[in-house]
Amino acid sequence: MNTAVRPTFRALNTYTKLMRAAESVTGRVSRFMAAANLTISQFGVLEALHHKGPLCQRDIGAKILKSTGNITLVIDNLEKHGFVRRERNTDDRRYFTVHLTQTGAELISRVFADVEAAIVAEMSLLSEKDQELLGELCKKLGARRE
Amino acid sequence: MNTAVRPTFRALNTYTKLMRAAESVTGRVSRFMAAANLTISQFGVLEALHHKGPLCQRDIGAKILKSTGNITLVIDNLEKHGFVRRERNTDDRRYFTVHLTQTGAELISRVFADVEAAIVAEMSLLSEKDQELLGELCKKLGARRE
DNA sequence: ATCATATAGTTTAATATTAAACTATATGAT
DNA sequence: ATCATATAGTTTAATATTAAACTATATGAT
Repeated sequence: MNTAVRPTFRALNTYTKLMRAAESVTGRVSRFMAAANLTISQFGVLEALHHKGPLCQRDIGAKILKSTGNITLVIDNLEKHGFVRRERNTDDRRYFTVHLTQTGAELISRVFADVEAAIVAEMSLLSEKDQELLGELCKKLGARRE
Repeated sequence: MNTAVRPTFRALNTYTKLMRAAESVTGRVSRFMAAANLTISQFGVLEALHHKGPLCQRDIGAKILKSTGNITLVIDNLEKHGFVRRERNTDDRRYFTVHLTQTGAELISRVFADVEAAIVAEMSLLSEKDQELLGELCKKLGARRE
């Protein structure tokens, strides 16, 4: 009886801890983004451009896993602040290519370094071996398809 | 040199996988909430009331880790749909006690069962031992204070 | 009673987030 | 050229989310 109940309890327990960990870490890391007046999604867009170079909105959305409507809004606001600019793609006029401005490039370069350091600090709570282990376990969960 | 770089790479890698796992699992689990026309936060409120009984808004907010302003909105909408009702606390008029209605209690009872089953299915990607392990690792990350 | 301080919950302003409907653009078949 | 289909990005509607300012209530000191 108790054995029959336990798998559910274990799963719920693990799930709750996973959710709490993700939110907790995100909360602390995102403070460095907020210090630069960037939201999590704004940072995500800038980071994608920083690492991958100019991208169309569809690809940005795919990279940071957000809907088309949301991408439009986030990029609108980034454009409003002068961090990115849109250029109509000449080969296919349905596309915009989003570029970092000089201002945006300098900002993300600096903020990314802060965020990176914060992530390293967060993960330092675990040994290197445990970090690898956590990564592997999460990889299994994150890769599920339907 | 490569050894000096690796700790950062590892931490970023683990962080990314943790975030992806959390979002991925949440995305699939929340579909059962959405099937009942409940948002994640609405479900969270109803679940808290379901398990803990009537609570004041402050305590609900603490349980699901949301701001006071947000709690007001989420509960407003739940009240609008007839799932909860607020009652002014007679001992201290600053407080509302939030109660599940009959409709709300029946709904959360059903939806919670679906969500629970979904979580078990998600976690079943890992062995029982790995579920325990993941839980322990996440617990360490989630417990950090500043 | 008055004042200082604290707290529950609301309001405000800015931004985020989704699904669905929509507009503009592209491609292929006829 | 016309029509069918697909796709990038926008708009719409509903809801979420936060911090900060605010209102109402409570408590303790004077």
